[in-house]
Amino acid sequence: MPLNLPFDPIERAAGTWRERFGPSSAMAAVTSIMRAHQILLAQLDTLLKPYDLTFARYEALVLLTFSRAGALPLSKIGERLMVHPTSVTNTVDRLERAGLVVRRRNPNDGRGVLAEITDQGRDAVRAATADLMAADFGLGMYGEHDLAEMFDLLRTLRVAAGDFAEAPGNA
Amino acid sequence: MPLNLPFDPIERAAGTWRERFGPSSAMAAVTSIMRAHQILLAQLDTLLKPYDLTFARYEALVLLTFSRAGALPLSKIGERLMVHPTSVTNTVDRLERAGLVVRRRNPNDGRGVLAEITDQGRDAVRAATADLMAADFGLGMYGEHDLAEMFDLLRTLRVAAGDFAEAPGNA
DNA sequence: CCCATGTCAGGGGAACTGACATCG
DNA sequence: CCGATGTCAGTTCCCCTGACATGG
Repeated sequence: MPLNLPFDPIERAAGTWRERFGPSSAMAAVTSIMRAHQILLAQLDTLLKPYDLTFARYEALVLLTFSRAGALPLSKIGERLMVHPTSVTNTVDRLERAGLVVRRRNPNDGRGVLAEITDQGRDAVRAATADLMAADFGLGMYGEHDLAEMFDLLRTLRVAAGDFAEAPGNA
Repeated sequence: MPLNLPFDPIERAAGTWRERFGPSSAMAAVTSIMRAHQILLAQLDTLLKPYDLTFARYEALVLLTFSRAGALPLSKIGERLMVHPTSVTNTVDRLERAGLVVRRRNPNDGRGVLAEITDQGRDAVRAATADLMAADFGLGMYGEHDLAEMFDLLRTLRVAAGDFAEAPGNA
């Protein structure tokens, strides 16, 4: 699985890029993010496969366990996870088929639908979370400081993309 | 397109996570990378759409312009871009259908196939690259220092994943 | 014979567009 | 009537597995 090149392919591309086109730091950073995403997603999905979960479905399930009633309107799920409405429908479809959530009509809004986590869903989250934490989410090679730095750095991008209103980290 | 939440959804999830499960910095970092990937890919693919390119296809095309002969074995392309052989076949299929590359038999290896960039392909790379650089690859909100830091931080992950042998940055 | 190279068939997952019914 | 909520149909894309033909 590891390809073990004798050199860093991104660094090499960046070098050629610099000679050819000019500054390459943005290109190198973007490519690094793409690759990091690929590495992490592969690891996480492998960890989650025994539970018949993908990372996207896991995130939705966690979000439900965080809600007071264990249920949320699909619209809210899409908003929090920042995914398209049709993707939410699909995600909830899969979770429902696996018996981890059920759809209910929203008593407060006739248009809306609630996804409610089942006991089986809570069990799955518990077990999957234990596995993910044991694996440090695939980021065990970093210390606390680096993880915080990564979060802060990427936060700038998310703010610029308009994900949320800049509000000085009240963490 | 921007959803402009009144709070940072990842930060909020991290807070709840901490109360519920414990340390959340790895979870926050991983989620940030996932979101950053999504933001950047959407921006880049939008920029590349006029050229009938995706970022993956653009990367392959750039790699070809970087080679001396403007041609590389498919196996080499897969290795450098770190993608599966069948993905390379698919990528080259699309590029060939668009007239940006052609397949040729490898004179040095009867098994192998070369992808060779066409003049039209070189034109597309030139134009697309100009657009991407004008948009700073979607990372215009960062300075040189931050970009270098992001590259360095993510390099640790790539090394740990076995992408390449650790060799002190000879950049 | 073993291994590398590339292709094909097939499947899964995610994202998006457009259209639509429903209800506030 | 306008807008929000979900769903459905259909498309694209990327990734992977397995099987296979070809050639070193």
